[in-house]
Amino acid sequence: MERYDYAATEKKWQEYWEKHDTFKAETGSKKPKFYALVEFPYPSGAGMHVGHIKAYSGLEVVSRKRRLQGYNVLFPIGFDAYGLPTENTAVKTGVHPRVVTDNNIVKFTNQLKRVGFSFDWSRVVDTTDEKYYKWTQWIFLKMFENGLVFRDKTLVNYCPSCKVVLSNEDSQGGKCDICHSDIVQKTKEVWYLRITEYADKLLQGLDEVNYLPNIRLQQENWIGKSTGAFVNFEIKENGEKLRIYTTRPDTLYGVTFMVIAPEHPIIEKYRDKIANIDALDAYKAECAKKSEFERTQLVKDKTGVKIEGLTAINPLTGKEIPVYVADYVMMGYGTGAIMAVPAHDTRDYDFAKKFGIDIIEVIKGGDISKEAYTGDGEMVNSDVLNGITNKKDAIEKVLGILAEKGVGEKGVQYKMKDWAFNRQRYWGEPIPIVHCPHCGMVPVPYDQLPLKLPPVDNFQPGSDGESPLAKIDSFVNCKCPKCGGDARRETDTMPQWAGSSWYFLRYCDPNNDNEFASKEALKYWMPVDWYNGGMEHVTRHMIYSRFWHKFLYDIGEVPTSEPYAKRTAQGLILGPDGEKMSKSRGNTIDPNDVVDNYGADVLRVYVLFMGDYEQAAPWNDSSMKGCKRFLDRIWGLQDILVDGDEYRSELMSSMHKTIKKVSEDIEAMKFNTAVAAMMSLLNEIYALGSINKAELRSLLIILNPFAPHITEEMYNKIFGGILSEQEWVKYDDALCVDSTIEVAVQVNGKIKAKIMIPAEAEQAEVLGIAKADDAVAAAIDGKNIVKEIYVKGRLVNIVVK
RNA sequence: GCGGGUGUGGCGGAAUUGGCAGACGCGCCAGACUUAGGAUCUGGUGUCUCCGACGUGCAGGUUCAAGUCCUGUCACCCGCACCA
Repeated sequence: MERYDYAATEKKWQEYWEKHDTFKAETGSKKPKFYALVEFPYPSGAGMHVGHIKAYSGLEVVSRKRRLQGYNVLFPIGFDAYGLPTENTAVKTGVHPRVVTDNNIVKFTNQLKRVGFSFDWSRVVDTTDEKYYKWTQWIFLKMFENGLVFRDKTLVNYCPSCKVVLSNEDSQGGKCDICHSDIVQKTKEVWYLRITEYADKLLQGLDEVNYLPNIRLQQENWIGKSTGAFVNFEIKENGEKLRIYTTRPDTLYGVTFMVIAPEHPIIEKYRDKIANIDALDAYKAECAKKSEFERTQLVKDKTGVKIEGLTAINPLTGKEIPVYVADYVMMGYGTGAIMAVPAHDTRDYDFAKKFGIDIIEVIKGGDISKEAYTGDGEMVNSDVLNGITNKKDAIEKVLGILAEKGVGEKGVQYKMKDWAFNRQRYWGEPIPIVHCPHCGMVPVPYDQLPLKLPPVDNFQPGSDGESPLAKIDSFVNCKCPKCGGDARRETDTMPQWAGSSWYFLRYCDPNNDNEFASKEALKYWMPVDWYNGGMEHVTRHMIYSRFWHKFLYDIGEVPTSEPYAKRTAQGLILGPDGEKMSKSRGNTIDPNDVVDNYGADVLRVYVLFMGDYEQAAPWNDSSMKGCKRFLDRIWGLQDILVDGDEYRSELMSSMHKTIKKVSEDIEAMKFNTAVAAMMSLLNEIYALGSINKAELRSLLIILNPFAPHITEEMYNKIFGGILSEQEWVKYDDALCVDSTIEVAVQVNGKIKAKIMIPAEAEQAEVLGIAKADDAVAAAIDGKNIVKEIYVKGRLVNIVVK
């Protein structure tokens, strides 16, 4: 047998599949549909990463199996091509982002094709294509029309290096997500999408879908729903109502002070009445200097100032209580004011200790002289609540009293904030809005979409964070679509998340110029049956795209309320040193090198074999060579091939067991054990010294999703025809068992012997065989048998005394 | 601090969910073929005081039987983080 020429063979079959549209999805086919989605890549200049290969290989295997099982499979790919790295390259090199993007897309496409992924290449989408972003803008305008878009002047996270406003999501930990510089706070008028309006729907929708439990949990935590109560505290001096939010209204009798955020408007409103306004202003200035990061990092050290001149009244007890300003209360959550119950809240406790405020216990169970007690217990010092031991009952009762007195009511809050939806950058979708001095914000008419990005020479952002578009008069100056008067175009662009919020819809009908996708195509393909991607996208991208999809559902544009029926996530590939791969660490692996030196099939098998698909695992070159050896041995089967139309009895159960194992493991994404099972079978075949045609045919088919090139070649050579057009092989549960099996015999839980028994033997027979064994007989000789256990097909345990 | 996850040979990892711990692969050892081996093939390979015992981060417990269940504890990783 001549050596396997992986380079020539892989090229040959890639060309064949492409030429024959082997993996083309057919909208409207009578076959059952299966829509498998992987996260489309950002086409960076660095090219593909082995992480991409692993991310796509999972559903690649599932898709190839599904096709062999007779499904009409949609397995598309595209490019999420707007974004800062490309623009930064353009700024540095002067090459237009369009050109940079096109080059990178070509590079990525070639790399993906070399790995032999069975994508439907006729459906590629590119978010920066006018024909695509026309519909991104269209959806934005629909949201605008439906009141989900608004502008607001607020403190924003601003990256001084990228000169761009960032969402909370993009500035986690006080560092810019892109360049990792420190974020500063800046007041700016920005665009928002009212995602909070969908908070409940996004939460409830999780019941309709099948996401991995940790994925679901992350989304729930991100949305962060809490239920509690709003309560109005009257201010003694002026009758003003200071409204607070609390999740623990049951502790209302333990309130000894109140705290408001430094930015709370009541300070400005009554600044004349506040005796120590200078001290408050100074404190406020100090807080403004701190970044949000510093503010949240200095958790232990509580600071604040008492307001002299405002006194609150507890609505239940009528007691007067002091009001403080402190930056541990945020304006952005709840009402920006809290009732403080130091006995039962750790933050309030720290503050009260520092400022010498009373601490009143209202729930028994802890030691409030040492620390706050946040657990359950019997209510005390709480008037009508005294004696209640159940938190729920206490809350119910308090809510009743608050309602009766008209000073409070039940309420919910979400951690999720509205989505800051703009960037002062060039390389993004222009926001299709015109600012008219007479008409205000006017949407660009639908028939004028796409609002195209104008050509630019200088991509440098403006000095105060203005978009480069602001410098282009021909773009900025326009007529108001409503009144025809002189107007100015919005110059901000959409954030990178925009294009990826609906790409899965476009795949259904990617070349449609009249709709973002036809109703028929959407009805046929949606929802996505299985979506796999990285954990890092589980909160942002997944929440955003579910939001857009739910909105489109509400206005009747899509047929399903949820976009993704199932979501899984793969683990990272770490560098050979066990650290996260990064250019700076120099521990990256280039998939191109692997394909060059070992072939695409080896790369594919290895990324799936290296460990649990959902777990991170380090790259190991030697281990990968083991996969190369495996495929070489598969090739070598041709040397020991004999005729035969049926599995031989020697391999009967192994064949059925392996087919079953591979079939089931693929569905459970346990690709590593599926490969291991095929390796075991191969070892068995070589030990036997031969394989017949029926056995080889089945083995090639189950290996095909993992290593499509070599299996296609061998199939074609030996059987003629195209493997990708065959049927997935079946197994018979009844034939998965051997007639004679080995079981272990324990005496008092210690293994004493292994015996061969008929698979169907009952306990009495098995025990007879077991006791006839010398080692077992010796171990039980002269002892009393207390108990005898036989676990069918597993083991025997004889308990003696 | 809160939430989630993980701890198993020299390494990556298996273990039908309470039933033979270490499948499969790497590495290593020995042998074969070779002028040669960083190719290929065959065999071996958890540890030790090796006809026996000990072994799944650590300490207990339940059970005929525990990597798996329970209690406590330690370490590491990943999210979120003064969310009222």
